[in-house]
Amino acid sequence: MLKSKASQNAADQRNITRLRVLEHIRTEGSISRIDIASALQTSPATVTAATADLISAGLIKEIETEHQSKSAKRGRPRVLLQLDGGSYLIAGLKVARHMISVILADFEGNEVTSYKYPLDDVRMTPGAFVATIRTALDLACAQINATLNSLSGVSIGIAGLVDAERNFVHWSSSLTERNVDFSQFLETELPCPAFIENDANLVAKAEQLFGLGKGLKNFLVVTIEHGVGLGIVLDGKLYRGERGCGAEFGHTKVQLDGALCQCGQRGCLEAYVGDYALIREATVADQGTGTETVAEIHKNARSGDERAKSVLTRAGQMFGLGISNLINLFDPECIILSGTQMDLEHLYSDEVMARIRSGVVNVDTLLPEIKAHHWGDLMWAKGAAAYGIEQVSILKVKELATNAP
Amino acid sequence: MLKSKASQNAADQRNITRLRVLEHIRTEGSISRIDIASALQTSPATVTAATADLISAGLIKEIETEHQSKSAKRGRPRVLLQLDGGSYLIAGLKVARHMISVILADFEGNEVTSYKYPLDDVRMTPGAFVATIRTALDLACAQINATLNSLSGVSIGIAGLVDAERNFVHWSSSLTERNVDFSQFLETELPCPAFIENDANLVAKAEQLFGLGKGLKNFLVVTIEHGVGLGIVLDGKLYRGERGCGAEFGHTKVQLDGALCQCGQRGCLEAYVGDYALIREATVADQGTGTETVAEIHKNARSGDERAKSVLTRAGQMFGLGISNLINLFDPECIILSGTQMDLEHLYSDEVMARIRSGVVNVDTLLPEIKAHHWGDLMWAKGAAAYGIEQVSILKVKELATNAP
DNA sequence: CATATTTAATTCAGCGGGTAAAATATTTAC
DNA sequence: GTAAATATTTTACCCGCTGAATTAAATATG
Repeated sequence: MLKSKASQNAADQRNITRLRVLEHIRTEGSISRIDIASALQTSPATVTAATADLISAGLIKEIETEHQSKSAKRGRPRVLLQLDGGSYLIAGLKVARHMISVILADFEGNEVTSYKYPLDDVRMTPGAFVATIRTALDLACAQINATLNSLSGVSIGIAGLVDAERNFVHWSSSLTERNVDFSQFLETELPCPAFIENDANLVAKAEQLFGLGKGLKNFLVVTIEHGVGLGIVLDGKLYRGERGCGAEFGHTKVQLDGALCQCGQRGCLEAYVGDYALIREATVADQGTGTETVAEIHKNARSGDERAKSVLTRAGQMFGLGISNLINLFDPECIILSGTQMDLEHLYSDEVMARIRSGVVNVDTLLPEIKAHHWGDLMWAKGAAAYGIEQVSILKVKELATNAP
Repeated sequence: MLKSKASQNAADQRNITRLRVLEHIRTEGSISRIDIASALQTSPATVTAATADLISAGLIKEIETEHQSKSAKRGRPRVLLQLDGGSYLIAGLKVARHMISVILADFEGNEVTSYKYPLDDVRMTPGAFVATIRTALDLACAQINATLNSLSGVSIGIAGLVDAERNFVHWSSSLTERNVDFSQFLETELPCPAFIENDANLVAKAEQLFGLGKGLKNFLVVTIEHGVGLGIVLDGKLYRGERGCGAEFGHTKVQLDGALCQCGQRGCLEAYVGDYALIREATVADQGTGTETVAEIHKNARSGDERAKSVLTRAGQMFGLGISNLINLFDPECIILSGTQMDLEHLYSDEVMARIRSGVVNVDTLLPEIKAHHWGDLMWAKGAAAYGIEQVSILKVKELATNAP
């Protein structure tokens, strides 16, 4: 049922307004209509219309106004609006090498339950991939006596090159095949809309919607884990590059013909900062006596082991160089370093910050804020859930448009 | 005279449509209304309205339709539209260390005349700066028996940190002062609107409007000259960063604690690729026998001088590394290298391209196009003129909105 | 306690940009 | 010359947003 151009454009405009309102409510937590109008520079009448639509879609709800609250003013009290957390259940998945992590989240991004599903094979065929995801979802839903049908959206994060707009995976370390179009697979296997995205972009979405990037227009999210990832948010939108394969911060080169990276190239940042790089170096420093874990390297460094310290110091130097390059190129409002406490420890130090400062041109202007966000191991799955929540919001608003009275 | 919200938004919308039409005509050169409608996914009625406005503003004109041209089809012939080149005269200036270059261009970007005004002082006070610009403009106008009053816009390019939206210069190597607000200065000294921008951004604008970036959404322009500059065009718009000091490609670090750069930091790309870097290296290679020029280095390399060759080779290696990092981060449609024939010679070689390829992740996808654009020495001034043309377009369309019948 | 006052939210008529459809313009085909 | 084809313009209308008027819901006041 193709709509005419006129109603297309008009509906588009209206959806944009509704999404802007929804987004503002999400950012503010709870807010009255009149404040939305003034913040978005729009008229109260428009806000009334938009919020009515959003309420009827179950996306937001009114909460009881606190009478004579703070400033005991008279006049009709403001009715606060906030996300309607309970109305939709969203699943976020992260596919890692030996594990699928699942989070079921409510519409406000709160974790309802989580589940970890161990993986035998690092690489799967597309069919096995989708089937495994389905199984993991079933088990996660079972934990709260729900079924797949309770889900309003599923969002899947994987490492690799993903064209999120088409649910198309150019390449992923979790798949045996290249160039897989998941739009078919997912539609037949899952009873709700599903989305695939690059994992670093998902974390960026989580920071934007619920984390340290709330309300920011231009910021970068650097993820630290096995590798080094980057999510770029410009003008409030994820920047994915022309072919969907940008933001490969971990593989920017910090040394001409430098250390060998997993990707086969030399001098990648990841080859100095990734966990395998640390382990490789530490092993050499130990004269190859055994395979040390990253945790052990940290422990040894703390207890004064000069070789372990040196490994972490160089990682920090290279990391600082890379971050200062990001600032020199993007001049963002803020850079968020996302990872576990341990992964960030040696990368969010005074020495690294000093090196960043010394690598950014024009030191008299204030440096962009650099914040560390210490996540637990569900960081990626939570990111996926955040993306799912946003995508479901967009779908519900679109449905509104077509079902208009 | 403040307009109401309603007319503001509506007028905005309309201006956006008119600018989109104007932009498309500029990109296509000459095009009929029906083709504009189909290209912009809009209705013929809207195009009729928009083009009528643009014609009345003197921005575009109809050109004689060629009867039964190519395909001898019947039906009413298409009327081609194109920019109305003659209607406005725009000045573009580039302030360099010892010279101000001026271009007077028509509205289609064609050079009407050019003029070079030698500078005694590298650094000037803001007052002297504006006065000098005025003098240079006067002399340039005199060449075609025109006056300053003939100009519809003046665009000024300088090296440094510029907040173009406010005509505010945070810092420039051409000024004795920091944090200069030129909006006042220019308004009193010049009889027409004037704009200041960072010089690399201007070249990017020139590529977008009239050069190799025509019609592209996401591309990068790397300028090679004394230093290495970058202009970033994302989603069709210049990306300037949060504080207007992004795109400092020349000062991204390609070597930890590497060669000393003009900016005082170590390891900057520019410290390996800039002309002063080449001269410094070559002088060492010559055992300090004298100051070689870049042209001589090239000549020596061509005639087999291994030391000169080595200087250029390393510059190329570092440049290739930097470019591959840009691709890894931005994944652009295209990278345009802009400079003189000589400056680009050793940087647009097969060796450098091979190094770029070897530094970009995911080699199975096609590399973004890398094009060299060999400009003459008026590159920067032409860039300024391009920016001026765009700004004047925007102003004229805005005037239309307020003068509507 | 009744009423005035204040502020929030909603309703409603109208503006204005964009559209589809109709009308008009201008050509070639026959 | 007339019909057919194609481009452009005109016209009536749709729809989102707005300002103004209205309604709603609280406090202040005497």
